[in-house]
Amino acid sequence: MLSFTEENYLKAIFKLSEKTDGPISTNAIAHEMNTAAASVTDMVKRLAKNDFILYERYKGVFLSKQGDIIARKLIRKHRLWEVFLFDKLNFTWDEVHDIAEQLEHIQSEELVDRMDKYLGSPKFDPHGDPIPNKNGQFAIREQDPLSELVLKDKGIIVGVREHSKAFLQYLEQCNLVLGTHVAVLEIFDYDGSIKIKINHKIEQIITQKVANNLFIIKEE
Amino acid sequence: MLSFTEENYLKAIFKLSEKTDGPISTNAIAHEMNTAAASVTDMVKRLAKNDFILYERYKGVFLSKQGDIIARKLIRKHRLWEVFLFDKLNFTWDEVHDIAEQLEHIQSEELVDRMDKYLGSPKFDPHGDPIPNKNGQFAIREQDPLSELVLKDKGIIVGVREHSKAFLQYLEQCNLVLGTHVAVLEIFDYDGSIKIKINHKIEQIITQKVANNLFIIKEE
DNA sequence: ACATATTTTTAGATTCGTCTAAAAATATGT
DNA sequence: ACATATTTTTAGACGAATCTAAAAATATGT
Repeated sequence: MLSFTEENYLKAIFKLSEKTDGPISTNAIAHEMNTAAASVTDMVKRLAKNDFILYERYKGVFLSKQGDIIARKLIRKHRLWEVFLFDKLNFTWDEVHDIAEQLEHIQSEELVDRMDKYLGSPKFDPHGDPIPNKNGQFAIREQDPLSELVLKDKGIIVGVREHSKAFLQYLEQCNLVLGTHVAVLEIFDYDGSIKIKINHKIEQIITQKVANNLFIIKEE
Repeated sequence: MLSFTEENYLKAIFKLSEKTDGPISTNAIAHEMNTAAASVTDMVKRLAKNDFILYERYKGVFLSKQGDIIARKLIRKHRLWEVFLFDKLNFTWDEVHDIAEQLEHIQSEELVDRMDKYLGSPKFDPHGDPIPNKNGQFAIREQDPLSELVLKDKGIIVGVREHSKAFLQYLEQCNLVLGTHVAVLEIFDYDGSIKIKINHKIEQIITQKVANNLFIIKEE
């Protein structure tokens, strides 16, 4: 059975693989995990020896089929626990991550299955990230960054790109939470900021950075 | 912060202290934790150095105030998680222990408090064991082993002394679960076995051993 | 009370996950 | 294309948690 640490390495490699084509570098993993590169070298050797990853010296690593399956299971567990914490225990979306980070390592297939059912088999977590199904497959949906909408476009906020506490707390304060309706009233060429109407009521200007980190499902 | 292992040692010492007066021996801990006595010696030195226990060479250990608080928190978490698994996810009472053994190490005071509230602040877990409150205090109630009841006594099963899977599964099969009504119909001097009426319907003979491991709240 | 048995500790080793510092390999810029 | 910068690996060390085997302390029985 894998240790917490080994699981976290696989998860980190999975995450990096989503953003990058080709092998994942030692340095990238070290950065993602806040460890020294030398520690990563040691660990990837172990993971490679046990066929969780494919590793070539000085080249980087890929997840093996086995490693990929484990990483997806971890993400499934993490996101299901986030839904539990958010839906059932009323934690805010900026609080759920740290606790889920611990809970994702609980070992029990049965627990995951029952949790999934108990929560109504959710397809997305409190940040709008897709929850892998039992086979590791992610749901996909048509969504665009708010920054790509044009004048008079409108829709519902369904996810965030950035997950920092600061960003999530900012959104909470502006009522820009999941499920919120937004309409583009004005786009300022000067700095890319956007005036939007929130839930058909309040008007507000948000920066391009904020807009780029909000995912919208267009309406009409 | 304490490691999982250190937490488990404190919990083991707490459990042993409940059954025994005086210091807890190295051997007793080793037996409880399925480790070598030498490992225990090493660990108790560390725990003593950090003031979680009081340790005297060749004498044994006591929990310190601090260690006692931590142990009670662990038990609180363990039993609350058991209630969650049993009440909300419909695990059976022989399945909940192993998963709760992992969940008890999740670090978040807030999570424990919310869980407690979510579950309706239960005072007893699915085996009838008391759940410490936020201050570490156990609820107490008048209960007797079924083996101490006399003819015509009756009452409700509220707990078990033994927690083995085999015993719990046996009880499940006989419908001798928590909340079941039992009445003593006959006591056989020969081997101490008892004929009982289960839920005013079925009559059954159970061994003295079984009777001794069932806790009853008397009725009338 | 002394020999024997038991318990506990010490000594020395192992594995995991980490580190720093130095060496080796690879990438880059003019 | 060569010097320089960057990345990666190796080497050596450390702390946590474990083990086995042997030594030391304590307990027990006749």
